[in-house]
Amino acid sequence: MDRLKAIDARLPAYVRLRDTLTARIAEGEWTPDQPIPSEARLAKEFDVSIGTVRKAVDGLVEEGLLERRQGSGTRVRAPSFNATLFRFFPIREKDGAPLSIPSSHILLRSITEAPDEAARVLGTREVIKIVRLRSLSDQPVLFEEIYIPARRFAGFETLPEAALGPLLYPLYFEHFGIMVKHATDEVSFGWASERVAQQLRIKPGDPLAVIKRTAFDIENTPIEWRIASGSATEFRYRSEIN
Amino acid sequence: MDRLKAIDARLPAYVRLRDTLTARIAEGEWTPDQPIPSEARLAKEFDVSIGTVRKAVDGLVEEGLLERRQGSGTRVRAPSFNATLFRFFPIREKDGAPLSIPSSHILLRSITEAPDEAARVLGTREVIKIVRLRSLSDQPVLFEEIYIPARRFAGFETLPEAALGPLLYPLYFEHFGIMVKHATDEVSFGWASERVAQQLRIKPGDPLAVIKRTAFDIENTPIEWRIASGSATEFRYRSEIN
DNA sequence: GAGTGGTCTAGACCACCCT
DNA sequence: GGGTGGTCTAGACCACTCG
Repeated sequence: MDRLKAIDARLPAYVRLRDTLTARIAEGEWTPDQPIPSEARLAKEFDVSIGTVRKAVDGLVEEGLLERRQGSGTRVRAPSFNATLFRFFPIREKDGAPLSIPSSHILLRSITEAPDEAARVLGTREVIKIVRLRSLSDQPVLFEEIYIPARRFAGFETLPEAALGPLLYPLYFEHFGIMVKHATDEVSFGWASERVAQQLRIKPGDPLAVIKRTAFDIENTPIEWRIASGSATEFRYRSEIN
Repeated sequence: MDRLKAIDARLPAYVRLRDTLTARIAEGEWTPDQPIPSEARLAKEFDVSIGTVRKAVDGLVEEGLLERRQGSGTRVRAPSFNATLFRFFPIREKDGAPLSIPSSHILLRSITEAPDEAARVLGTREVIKIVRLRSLSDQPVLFEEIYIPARRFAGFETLPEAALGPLLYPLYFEHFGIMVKHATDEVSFGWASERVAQQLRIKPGDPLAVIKRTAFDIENTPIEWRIASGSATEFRYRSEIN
């Protein structure tokens, strides 16, 4: 239903233009490797002034959909979700040594029935479940259970091992054309089950930081639900207020 | 030293104007109850076009320093730090009943020597220490130890009880002209000491969410350091990513 | 040097608020 | 009705990138 929003002619021109550009980006008309048409061209095409184009583009840059480069043009921003869950855990060694790169070990991929919370968020019970263990220099840090709708990710469970890198979102984009534009994380504390404790190499009953994430595509449709756990004693999070 | 930044004539006009306006706000030339001069007036006064004024003001609105109201004018934003630490704890009753207002009980105010971390952040050991217990409908939620520089808050420890409301930042502003513009919170996990447990009515050794905050004034000088603790089982935090 | 985004102008009209 | 911010125009020149 969010898809069908008609463009109301009473809306300001820059809003209508912004929505139009968003739709084009969603359709994949422009890709990150080539600049979108220049502001002057867009102004001519949509019969508005350059100032209005700038205001529309400004909005999309702020949303993170576009990227300006002076002199070279404006591009669709390449998806750049860099292991964002690790922002809840220090990514450096204890001695402050150079950051190591998170690695990722997939323990399971299978078509299954979604648990209640995932089903409610995704709007379907037919999902693919992915279980991952993510580590920093061989030390397990995060245990994740991930659910994605089977319909939109058909075939994910049979992708060759070699295609699976340490990050999922680039995979979603390259193989299924789905771009994660936005996500919400909910953090709470809990206690490790036997199974989680074993994977994280801690003791059952040890405190956990539990992060539940819902990720959305460019059209604000939920496309992933996951629950991730890490040792609470390693948890650390910085938040800015204005 | 941050104060002395000269306005470089090579900077864009809107940046110079933005910095000039910031300085005026910091000096208290404008207050929240009256609009600042209109965009047309500012354009005339600084001999730039209205578009340039708009861009400067846009920046300050984004920073949260100003507030536009169509038809009525642009104002300095009244400090509105509404019990921000409670964003880490659900402010509603368990049954989802209407939110209750956090109350605040001050246990101690005294001039003292700052602990290392506070001293390092504030750049002085001469501080006033405030100890508070904050509750939701008589249920203690947060135990706080707060340190503010004695020099800038001279006399805080002797303010009459009646002057102390549930929020500190309005107090800083009204009595000392210090406006909190920005703060950083660092959340981690720990266990309750005997003292904290007693205040929060939990058991010693129970899991805690520990929040360390540094607050800055309009000139980015640190003016407060605090450490706050609440029961980890009550902790809940939502975070958005783009 | 050609083309791009970044800054800036000097207006105009509209939507909204207040008295 | 008078004043405010919100939108929009049709240009101009500058700073930067890239072939």
